[in-house]
Amino acid sequence: MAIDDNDALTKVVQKLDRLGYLEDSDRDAVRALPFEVKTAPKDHFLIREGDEATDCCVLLEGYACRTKTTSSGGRQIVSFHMSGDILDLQLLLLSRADHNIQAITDVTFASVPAADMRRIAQEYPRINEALWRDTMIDASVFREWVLNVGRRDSKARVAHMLCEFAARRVAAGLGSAERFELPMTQQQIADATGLTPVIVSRTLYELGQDGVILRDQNEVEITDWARFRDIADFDRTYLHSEG
Amino acid sequence: MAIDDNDALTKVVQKLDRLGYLEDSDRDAVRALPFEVKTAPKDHFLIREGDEATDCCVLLEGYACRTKTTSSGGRQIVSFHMSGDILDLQLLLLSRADHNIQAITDVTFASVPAADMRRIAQEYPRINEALWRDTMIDASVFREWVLNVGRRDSKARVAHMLCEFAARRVAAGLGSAERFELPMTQQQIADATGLTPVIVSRTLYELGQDGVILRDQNEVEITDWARFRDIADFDRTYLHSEG
DNA sequence: CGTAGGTTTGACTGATCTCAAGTTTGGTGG
DNA sequence: CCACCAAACTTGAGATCAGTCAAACCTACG
Repeated sequence: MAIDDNDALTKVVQKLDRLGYLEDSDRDAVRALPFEVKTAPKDHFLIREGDEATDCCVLLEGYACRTKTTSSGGRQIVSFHMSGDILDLQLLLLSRADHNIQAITDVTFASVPAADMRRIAQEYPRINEALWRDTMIDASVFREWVLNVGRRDSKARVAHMLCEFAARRVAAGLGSAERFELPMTQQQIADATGLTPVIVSRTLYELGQDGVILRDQNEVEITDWARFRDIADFDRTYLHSEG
Repeated sequence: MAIDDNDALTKVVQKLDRLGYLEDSDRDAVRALPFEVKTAPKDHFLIREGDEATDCCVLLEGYACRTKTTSSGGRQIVSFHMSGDILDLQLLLLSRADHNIQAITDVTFASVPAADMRRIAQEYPRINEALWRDTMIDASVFREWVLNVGRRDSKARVAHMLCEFAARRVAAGLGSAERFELPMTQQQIADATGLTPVIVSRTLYELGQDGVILRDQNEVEITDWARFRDIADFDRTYLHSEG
């Protein structure tokens, strides 16, 4: 499915519509934004720690993640991103990136000059509010991740990550929560949960044994959501989204 | 040291001045905000998960933290807060609190009606930008905490928490980075680092043995910052602050 | 059909947790 | 000012979850 230029800003409008109440004048302003549609291959760094912002990227197709590393080489994924997500909003107001943004599949994204993004945030109060709210939801998700890696055991941690991924896919209109393809490797799941790939493999096996998920290649089917949610200790309130 | 009404909004103005460029008209608008100065004892909940916002609190004296809990009773502190910090900005745009805010010492705070806070954020673009930037910095700190709890060992974790605390105290103009009183218990340090109090006690002892800190009651002296920073893997970039 | 990346499995190690008993500290009331 | 109490901190010993290392096994793709 190729993305044409018309689709691109429509995705952004849809995202902002989910984040807050917009009038037609706001939507028109978004549609009038200058932008380019670009692609990048799997594993490509869209932004590196220390970069200055020149463009603001909106993910259109594929999946990406934010990563940070310790000086001793430990790698931590701090969030996953999917179609519709605005990837570097924080660069509008902070001078330098404090983390990397990396594609985990081949990706397509719209690149809007940061200056134009800043301008519509200043000129359109409802867009300002929607974008600010997006920043706040991001922060809420990070708080939940601190709890997840800080206080849950390996099974709950992995299950929680999967629940969030499923719930956000649905909220973004990308499909059902019951069955989906996992775009990330077990190494990446390990990096997101603060575990090792060996434990992730064993944990996924156990979740299968528990009868709450079925796996087939990268496809995952949640066969018992109620029980899966219990194991994951997942409460979607922190996502602050409908759907 | 008692806080009078004049001091209260001055603290807020100073905080916003650190967050972005303000004109006198902006400062006047802040000083004209209606507010009440309130106090709460140690351990008091200022906001509970699920609460709706009616007021926006700015911490004037004392220390507070944000906490989340797992359904099995695990408790995680996701941030510490000190004088000048705006405690529940996210409630301006999100309908319900997704975490608790709790005093860790006796606290004094200014309580501003959320509606008025929302109003000046709408009417004064520079204040809007400063507050939005504050939200972004919050998010950056949470990302660093995910890394801290997910990928550092106990010694680096505890040391990193202390480094951040020291650096933020200095940035907030509360004293030196070399010597300060720790307002939190070892149980609270454990809750912030995803460890247990027993390990925190042993880790602090080890940091003493390493010759990088000296402890006397709750007083901590960093005797070798360079080495302490190395152990902690601390790089203050993520705080996005001067000082 | 060969290779590389990803996943699974096994055996062993070790950091952190748990439980439990002491010790110190700080606040309170006599 | 001192005695007492509760909370916080320290210390020890044993248990456990997750980490490490290494080999084998898939599977996708050139």
